[in-house]
Amino acid sequence: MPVQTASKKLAKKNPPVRRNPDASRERILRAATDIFAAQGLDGARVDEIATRAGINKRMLYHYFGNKDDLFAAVLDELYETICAESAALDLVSGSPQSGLKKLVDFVVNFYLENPHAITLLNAENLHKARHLKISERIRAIQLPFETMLNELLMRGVSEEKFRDGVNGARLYISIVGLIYYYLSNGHSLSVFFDRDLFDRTEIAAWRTHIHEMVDRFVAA
Amino acid sequence: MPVQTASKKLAKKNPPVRRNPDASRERILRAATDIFAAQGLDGARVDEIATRAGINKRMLYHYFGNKDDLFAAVLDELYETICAESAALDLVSGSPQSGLKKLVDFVVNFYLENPHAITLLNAENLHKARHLKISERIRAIQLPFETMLNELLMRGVSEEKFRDGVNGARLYISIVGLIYYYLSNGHSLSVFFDRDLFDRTEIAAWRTHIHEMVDRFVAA
DNA sequence: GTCGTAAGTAACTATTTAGTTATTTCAGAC
DNA sequence: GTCTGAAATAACTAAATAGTTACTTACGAC
Repeated sequence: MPVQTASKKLAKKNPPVRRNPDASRERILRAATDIFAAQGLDGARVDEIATRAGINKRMLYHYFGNKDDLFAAVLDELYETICAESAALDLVSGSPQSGLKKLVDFVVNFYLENPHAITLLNAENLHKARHLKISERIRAIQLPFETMLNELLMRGVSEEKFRDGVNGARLYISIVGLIYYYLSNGHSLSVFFDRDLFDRTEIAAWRTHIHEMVDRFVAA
Repeated sequence: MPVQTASKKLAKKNPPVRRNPDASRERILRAATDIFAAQGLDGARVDEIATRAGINKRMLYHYFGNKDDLFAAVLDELYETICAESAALDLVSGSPQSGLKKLVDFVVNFYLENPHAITLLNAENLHKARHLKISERIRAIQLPFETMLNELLMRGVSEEKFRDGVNGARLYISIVGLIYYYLSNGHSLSVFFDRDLFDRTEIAAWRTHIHEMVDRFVAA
């Protein structure tokens, strides 16, 4: 037991409370992301988030207002991340085929590396995307991304690698859908098809499968 | 105020309580399906289910044990329906191409007509499919379905309509994934792509898109 | 008819849970 | 130095919620 020096009034048991607002806010957001992802919006417990963050619950309300707004903040960060990483993609520097491969790998890697994203987006869609207030910033990133993808497809057409008439937005939704559903419903699917779809080799095979579907879909 | 005839002991205000165990059980299951689908497992309230079913909450516990087991019963019925309807499909009587078209339309129609299915399966997968106890009956239906699909593909190969090497299970997961993700995440996607993906014509276009993807994927 | 069982009701409870109150204390501006 | 507002704490509360208790009553088997 550490010996404490007595302060003005009796024994001051603890060292002075170190303040760090930015770090506290950040830790709350990390904990909330984990727990909302694991339990959903309704399943998550505010006390559990506070405990995991190692802060007093009161601070959670201080920084984020209430549970719903905290969830909105978690989602906002996720949307921001998705948009920012999409925008950082360079699809135009190589051939159209390699650009498309790059896009598929990016999407697949993103959901493999951010399993939180899937359950958070499911929670959000259960609530009909009511927390998604599309910001100017997100629009400013999303639109150029769509444009870049359509330009990639058009270049593929003019180089006679891709067929004409492929819609960029639909292709993108298809790519995301193929990896998203596989991961999101992998537990049920694994039971139905009697094998572990989260196994490394199964996932690798699924990535190849998506590449094949996309290649054949756009092929001239 | 209605005048009541006096019974043996004072006024018997109500007509005798009519019993109907099967109907009560059924109404609880219907109400639970609606509310679990709308709010998720954790968001759903037992009292709300009881009220919607028009029964006393005690009966819910009488018939189903507890909230979790009620959810399991709802899911069990859903899995049963999916398997039964899949098994009832006849994919072999026409050409391989028409069989595959039939499969795509069946899957698309199923999720369009059973919007409950999507949120229920999401809730289940949030909980890592822990309520899915695969029954003998479900296995007995699922396996022949997989076999039937693989036979369809093999017949397509031998008739030189399809290429070789297409995996039935992966094709099926792809078809479901394409419609499932579109509907499941349609609210977010509609905001991102700035149009209503639940609009009739958008959905029709998406159905066509899935057909195209599948056709090109299997084409010789 | 009568009897035992399952169907049904009303009111209750022990916990859990989101959100607050009241108060203290650190750290930077001046 | 000291003053002030933001950061932090502990303890509390009102409402909600899953599940129960104790009781009544319809109905089919005999």
